[in-house]
Amino acid sequence: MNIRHIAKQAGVSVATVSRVLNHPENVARKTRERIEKIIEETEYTPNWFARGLNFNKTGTIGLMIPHILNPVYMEIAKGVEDVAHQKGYIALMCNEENDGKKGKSYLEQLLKRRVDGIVFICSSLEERDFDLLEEQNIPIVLIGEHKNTTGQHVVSVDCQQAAKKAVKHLLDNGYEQIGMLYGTEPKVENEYKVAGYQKTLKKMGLPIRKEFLREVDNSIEGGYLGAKKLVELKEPPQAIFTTSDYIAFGAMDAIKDKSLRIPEDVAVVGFDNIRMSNLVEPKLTTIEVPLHKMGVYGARLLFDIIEGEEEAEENPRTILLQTKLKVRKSCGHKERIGEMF
Amino acid sequence: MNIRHIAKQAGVSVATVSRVLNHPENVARKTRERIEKIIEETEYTPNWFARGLNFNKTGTIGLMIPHILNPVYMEIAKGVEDVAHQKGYIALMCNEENDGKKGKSYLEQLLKRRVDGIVFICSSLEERDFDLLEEQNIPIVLIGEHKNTTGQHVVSVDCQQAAKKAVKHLLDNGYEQIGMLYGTEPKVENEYKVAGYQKTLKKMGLPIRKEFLREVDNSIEGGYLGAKKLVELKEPPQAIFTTSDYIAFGAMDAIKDKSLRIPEDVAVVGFDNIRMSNLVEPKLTTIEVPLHKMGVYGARLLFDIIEGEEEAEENPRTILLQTKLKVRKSCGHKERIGEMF
DNA sequence: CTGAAAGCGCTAACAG
DNA sequence: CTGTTAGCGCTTTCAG
Repeated sequence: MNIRHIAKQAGVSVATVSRVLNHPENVARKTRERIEKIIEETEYTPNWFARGLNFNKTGTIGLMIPHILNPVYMEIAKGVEDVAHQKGYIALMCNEENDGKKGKSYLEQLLKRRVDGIVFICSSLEERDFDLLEEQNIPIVLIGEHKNTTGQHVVSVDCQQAAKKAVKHLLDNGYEQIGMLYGTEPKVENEYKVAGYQKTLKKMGLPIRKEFLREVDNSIEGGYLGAKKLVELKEPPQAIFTTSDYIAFGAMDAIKDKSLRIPEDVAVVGFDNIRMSNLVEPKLTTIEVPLHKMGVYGARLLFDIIEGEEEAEENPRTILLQTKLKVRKSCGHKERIGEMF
Repeated sequence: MNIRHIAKQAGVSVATVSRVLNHPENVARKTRERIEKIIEETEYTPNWFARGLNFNKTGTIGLMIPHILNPVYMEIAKGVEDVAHQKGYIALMCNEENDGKKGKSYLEQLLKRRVDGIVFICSSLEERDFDLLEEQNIPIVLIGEHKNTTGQHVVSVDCQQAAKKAVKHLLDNGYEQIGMLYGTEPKVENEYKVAGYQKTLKKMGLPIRKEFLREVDNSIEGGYLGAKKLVELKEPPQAIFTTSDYIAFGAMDAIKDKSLRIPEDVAVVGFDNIRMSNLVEPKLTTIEVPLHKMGVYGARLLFDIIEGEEEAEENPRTILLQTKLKVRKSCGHKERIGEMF
């Protein structure tokens, strides 16, 4: 079933059918309606490829996700998807799985498929990969903090500042022996979080103990293993700051396994404020990150460029969203206001 | 940059370049290598659309997901994605969001884009939607239990039997007043689970109390609200069976909010065994479902058909995987063996 | 307002 | 082994 069938059936040329499809205003009402009816009846859909061959627009954007089973990334992804779907676009979700090779391979696929643009969520791809995209003149937007983002469109939160807030809160509550578990991924963001942790301690004149700072896999398991090491130290920390709620969940599990109480023996602070963080016990104090919003803003930015807003294209925009400390029980807040949240 | 540029640069015809791309064995080694080098240097990639126009194969499969933020579905999805990526295919993930309209709209997109096949995860689409696909002769595989699956390829677990196992376990532990919260979605599966619950009670000669059976949104919030109603009854149930871990989490939260103890005052059993289910407190007794495996099997089945295994195409296969009762603390197992798991 | 015809970039049958 | 050429299905000039 192709455009010629329709044309023949309507007794017109293919050009006219094509016009009905693309510029209906240029077709006489009567002819148009006749053709539209036939299209309706036969459930004809123009061939996607033939169309793309002419237009070179695909109505598709790429969406690179570090790990598809991590709710943090999926919430951002959903923000992107929401906007894309509303705009009639489809988002091709690519699961990098923290694997450079897989990421690269997906990127190639996206280029091959001529996507109209790409959103990268906390990507581990390197600068020169992005250059490839620049060459092909395909617009991209970065969500999450990255290295060397000059000239790029970015949506993120200030991780270093957020980390400072978290650590400061622990200090304010009387904890001085503060350990930290930071995830291997996303690399750049976690570097900033570590910097925030260290700077805050330094500013208070507290020593930075090397054995208190551990890199772990960004997962529940990673948090479990890391926290286990921390609590088994001769002088274990009184509090643990983590770079993600998942790590915090694992840490809490390890602490409980040691028959220690949270927060009485060890306080825990997470990062992200995913839905589960107030369902664990005790409810987790954490940094609230506007994940969904980041996705929405990122997607909007991308579409601004795709839809040819010169302005957007030329002036790389950086959108910085706010984080908020969400105080719950796990940090042992003095006033014990946990249940309010 | 197109095939003609390459041809000219190499001093051959476009046909030869095309051959290098598609049937390299039919090209003289010397010519081939020369052309390959030029392709390499110029970073030429064949136009995706032109290619599709000839082949009518897209290297893309559709993947319909009821809700992208639900880890249950995402784990299945990951199984599909794993297989697809390994096969060099890309999976177009479509977030139905329990919204028939959105699902329909995505389905149209998939057809327009001429995907080579579609995997439906617990889809809410109706039979006549599938007929549309049959007409277009596009292979599909269903994951999860569906209505009227005659003639379809299906991968699922026996939900009714699993529910029976769960309820029986509660009965074995001395609970007779058992309530149930079942999610609105996925519809068919939950109907089976309800049937399992009712049959088990009936078989034991226990009354089925209408006020003990509540339909709720399949989410943490839904579970919270539903459980609240249950525990506020004059004669509240001693145990609650839920159709998903998410509902169970919400239920546990509601029970705790009432200052009731789990499992002493109310026992809870979930369904799915998602990663978080042994991080809540108490750890959740639940039905283990091989989610990832379901995705993998579903995808394999689809590719068998796509790759033209006549046999697969003709004889609709139904793969039934096993569930397992995962006993933890929340069900108040007599021997208190929770920590073993 | 409509039709004829020239591409879009690629593949494959056919001829050499 | 290689080149010529006719499509694939659609859009869009250019004439009328």
